[in-house]
Amino acid sequence: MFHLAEQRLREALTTLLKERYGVDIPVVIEQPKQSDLGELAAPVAFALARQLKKAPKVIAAEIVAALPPVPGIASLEVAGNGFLNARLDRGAYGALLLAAASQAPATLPGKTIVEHTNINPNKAAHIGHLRNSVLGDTFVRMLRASGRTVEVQNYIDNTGVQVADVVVGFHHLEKKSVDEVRALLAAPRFDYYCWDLYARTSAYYADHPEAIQWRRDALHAIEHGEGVIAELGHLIADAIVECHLTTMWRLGISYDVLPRESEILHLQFWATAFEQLKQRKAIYFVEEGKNKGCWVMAATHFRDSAGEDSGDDDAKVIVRSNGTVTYVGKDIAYQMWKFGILGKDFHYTPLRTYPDGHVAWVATADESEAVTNRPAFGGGTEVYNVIDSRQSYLQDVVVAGLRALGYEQQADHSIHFSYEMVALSPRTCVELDIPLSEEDKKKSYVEVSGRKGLGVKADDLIDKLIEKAQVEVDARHAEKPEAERKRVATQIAIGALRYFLLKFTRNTVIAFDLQEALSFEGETGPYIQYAAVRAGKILAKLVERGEQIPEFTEVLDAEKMARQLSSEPFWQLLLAASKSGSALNAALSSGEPAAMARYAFQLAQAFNTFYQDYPILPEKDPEKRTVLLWLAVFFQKQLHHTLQNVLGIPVPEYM
RNA sequence: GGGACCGUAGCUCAGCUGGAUAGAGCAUCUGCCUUCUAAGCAGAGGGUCGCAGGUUCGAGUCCUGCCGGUCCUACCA
Repeated sequence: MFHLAEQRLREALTTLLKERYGVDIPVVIEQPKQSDLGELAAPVAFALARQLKKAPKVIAAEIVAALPPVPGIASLEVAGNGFLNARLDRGAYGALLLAAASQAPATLPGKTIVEHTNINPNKAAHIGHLRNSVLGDTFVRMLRASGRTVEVQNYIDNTGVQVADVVVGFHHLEKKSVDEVRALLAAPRFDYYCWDLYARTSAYYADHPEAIQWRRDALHAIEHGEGVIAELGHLIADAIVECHLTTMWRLGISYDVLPRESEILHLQFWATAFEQLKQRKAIYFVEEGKNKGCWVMAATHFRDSAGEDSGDDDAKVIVRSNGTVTYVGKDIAYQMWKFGILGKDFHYTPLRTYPDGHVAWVATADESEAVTNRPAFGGGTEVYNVIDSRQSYLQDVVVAGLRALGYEQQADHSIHFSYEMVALSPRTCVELDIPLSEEDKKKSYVEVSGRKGLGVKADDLIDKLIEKAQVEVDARHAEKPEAERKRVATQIAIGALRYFLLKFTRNTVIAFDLQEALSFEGETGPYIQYAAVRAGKILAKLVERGEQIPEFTEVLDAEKMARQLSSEPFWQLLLAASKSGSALNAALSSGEPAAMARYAFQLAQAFNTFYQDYPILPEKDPEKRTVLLWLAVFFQKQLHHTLQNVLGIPVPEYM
């Protein structure tokens, strides 16, 4: 609703500037720093001052005098050295919000593909993975809330080095048979078992460098689908994927389709891409030098700075001298598939049906198990890859590949949704008995290492949060049934975790601090949930007392709104609550889920202040009481939507 | 060597395409539970926005240089 007012003012000013001064400049509308200056501000007079050779103040005054009334805007005034400040017509604004049914946004054309999670299926997920998934999932929700059609992909590298290492661990170190592994993976927390085994295998390599040959052999066997090793590889990877899906679902995160590396190999996606790359001369064969015998992409394609002199040595190897393709090569093929320009597709079979009925599909190379009655996958118009920022170089190469093939549009719509890693605060390392070197102790954060088995497992963290929330819930609501308390505690835990991972902007390294993450006070998820619960409680109490929630559209009108909303605190709360759409657009265009999280927090803050100062139920003045009730209802609706639909944070029944 | 990012309150972080008196949370201190739940609210202290120049009506934000830190720059992913 708010952006409508912005838009109107912008258009009115643009028209006026054109007609009166003959200038066509973009009119910036912003919000004044202080609320008593109005709701909208336009610093246009400053921009015009030089052109018109007049003082900004004079220009602003002229504009105020000349601007015809703008619907929804009550007044326009000059402030400071030449700001144009506008005040909204509060009564009209309130009436508009009252009348507007919660309309779903219009569906936008095209399909947006968001790839996130992408965890190597060889061990339990840790907090770094959670940041990826929560960021990705929230961004997906933001896109959907704005009317976009989104497909969520979770790419599974089930034939890579990391899986091979765990296979080596089972086969060579533990000498376990397929059946023995099968028995293990049926037991709970197989991913934890692999977490330790992976660390042990890595340590073994360090002590026995010759054992690296096991890895090479395993990798080869897995890629070619040969023998016991390959069987183990599939068994382990599939089981771990199940673990990851279960972990993510605890946070409300689900997927539409899981493309797998093994299918990319078997269906020869790469071969198809390779032909295209060769034909279009996007890559070339190196005859001598460092990269002799490789197919490479010239550095000029993906590096602005690479000049004439950058030779073959700076190029990125796509096909190794032994004929195997690098990950980047496969990624180019995969990215082409995402846009529907590869000319090939996977077969698909259902992998999991979530409790809400949603089905996640998995790619298969086996036509016999393919299910044809299914959604269409791939073929997106824009693609977001949620991948940590350390891989930006490789993402650049992938995009350069598309460009070199002539797919300019697809290259432009390939977005590396990058984010920084999650490290551990030194304090938390001490708490978790993670050994710190002298060097580490001086740093503000310590990097986690999956290979060393150092880190915070996702499920452990979630469990810890639930446990802590449970203590709080039990203390406040001992009379409630246990199962219910457990559910509430879980919702609080999810809120705390998701908000914690979202409150940082993407390119900020999170120095994960356990105490901070476990906090339920201040700028946290539970704080926001609490505001929503409080609003709900007012309405519940009202009904409990035998009253009914009024039909606001019948008992309120613009005049009553105007009268009550002249009170600044009421107006400020309404204004804040009405900005959820603007906040979504802003967060979307900046690509920062953190902005949306922050909006929710600020809205909760506004409500908590209001809640403290204006008890609604005891209010004597009936008109005021009705408006306040409506405010609570409107606030609740907006916050619920922002929390549940956009941020994926549940709202508990009570707290 | 080349590229990218970062440096804002004691700590952790916001600060939208340059705009009005630089903001939150935590921590510290002071108040507020007989009220729709205190997981809350009100208030206080705390800043040469790394340093130095420049651009202009205006710079935390843009440009240059320097200082400090991180990541990338694999025939690993």
